[in-house]
Amino acid sequence: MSESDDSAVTEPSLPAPGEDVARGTGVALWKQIAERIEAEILDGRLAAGVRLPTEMELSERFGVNRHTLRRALAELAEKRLIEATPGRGTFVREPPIRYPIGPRTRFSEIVAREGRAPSGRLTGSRIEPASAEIAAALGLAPGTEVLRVDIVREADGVPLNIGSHWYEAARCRDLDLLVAATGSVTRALETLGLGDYRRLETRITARPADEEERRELSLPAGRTVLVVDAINGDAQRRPIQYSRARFAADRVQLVVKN
Amino acid sequence: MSESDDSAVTEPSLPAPGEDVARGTGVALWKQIAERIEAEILDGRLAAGVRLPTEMELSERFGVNRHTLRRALAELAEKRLIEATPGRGTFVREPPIRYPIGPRTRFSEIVAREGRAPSGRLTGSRIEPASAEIAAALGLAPGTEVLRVDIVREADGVPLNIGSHWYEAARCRDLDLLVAATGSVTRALETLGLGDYRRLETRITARPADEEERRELSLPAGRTVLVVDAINGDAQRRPIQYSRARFAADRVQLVVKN
DNA sequence: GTGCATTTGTGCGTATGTATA
DNA sequence: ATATACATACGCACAAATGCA
Repeated sequence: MSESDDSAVTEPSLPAPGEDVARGTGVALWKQIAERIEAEILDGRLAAGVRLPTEMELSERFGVNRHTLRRALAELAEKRLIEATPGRGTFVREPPIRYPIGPRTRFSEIVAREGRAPSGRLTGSRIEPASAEIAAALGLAPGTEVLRVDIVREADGVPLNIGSHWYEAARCRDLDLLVAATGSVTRALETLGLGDYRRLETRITARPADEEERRELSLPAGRTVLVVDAINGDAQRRPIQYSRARFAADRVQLVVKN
Repeated sequence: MSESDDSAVTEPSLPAPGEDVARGTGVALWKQIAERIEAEILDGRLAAGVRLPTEMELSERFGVNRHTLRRALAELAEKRLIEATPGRGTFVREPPIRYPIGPRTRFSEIVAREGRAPSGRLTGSRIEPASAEIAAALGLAPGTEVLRVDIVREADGVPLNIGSHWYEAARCRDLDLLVAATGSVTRALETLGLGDYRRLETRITARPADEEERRELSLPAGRTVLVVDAINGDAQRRPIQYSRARFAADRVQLVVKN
């Protein structure tokens, strides 16, 4: 949610007052309005984060009843182009970051390529016994000691995902310290000579965000997280890392090229 | 939700009455209980769909307070192994279907390979003008006529996803009738000589299910859908179909092999 | 529909052990 | 050694959702 406050709409574009909409054309008024606003959002005349004029003001400018205007806004909200909050107003949504899933999936590279500034902060790390799931993925005996590293990763300061990474403890001495120092799992692994890992398999599910996830990702209640589990391996495709990233679902779009 | 009714727990296994839990061992009681039930679920002694005994009964059998037992159940619910509904009881969850995303992604093949019976029913079809998004994906001018086909697809009778498919209308005469007749988009396309389509790109997002989706997928309120948009092309990688599938998120796990 | 029993969900109060400052 | 905080465990009570007569 970019806080654009007042700076938002200096030149609101949209309809000049009195510039009405075409009646009796067989196209519903709400649809004409929705298409008109959608066009302005898509070609950037209405930038992401901008606050739209109030429903009252818009309905007057388009010369329709507020109900009619709300039908148009509902259409745009359905398409995830705008987002309304009672008491605050209606805002143009940030477009989701396209996040490619491929053999070389690197958070910072992906975010940078989208023109955003990647960052990350360590939220915890510890040694724990491998769960059945993680042991199976890494080809270890269940209960083997694994190092777990948790980080929150952000783009332009807004949290994008919570990442948990599990490594066979024996292979990764002091990885956690390196991650803390560099803020990047990628760089820390490079230092340990494991920089050339590649994505072997990705598993994707989704569910409502729990309380911790809402807090870490600053999500309002009812939002959903994309749970992306990944097995990463070395050059010989031997698994060396299992990771679980929980993305704020409305801030990303996972892309698979085939 | 498989309706297992009474046939469920003939031999409930779990703890025999009086068989208590180890106190004062440094391992929390709830953790011992959770691990014990998890083991029974994982090795199949507690089958998917089975209803667990009530919390009162379980707490008595384990010899702990109901709160303590509930802490154990919460752990298992967090791991998505069980699911509780007020008034109904607590059930062992069906494991999600692994749904591979690849160049040859076919619903019926995938479901059949998971040992389930695939089926589908047409819910609507019509000609409509291409939206900006669909036109861009198919390489058409916006507003070009496209054929839209909507189907609900199920595995063993439980709905898995709602699929909408858009085809350039000119290339697909009477495709809708064929889909209605065969119940399979794949087969209908084969009849038209377009059976060899392949997945070019897949885009994945997630959000709470809306009312229509909850109805079509028989989901309770608050559940989430995985929205999987795909561009499918012919042998020359020319786009011929755009599709949007909305999956019941807790019934599938999308898998990407790299 | 109405009422009732069953079952899960939630809140409050209390006590105890354990780790930390 | 003392104080504080936290997780664990128990007891009682009631709310909310479901299913059934």
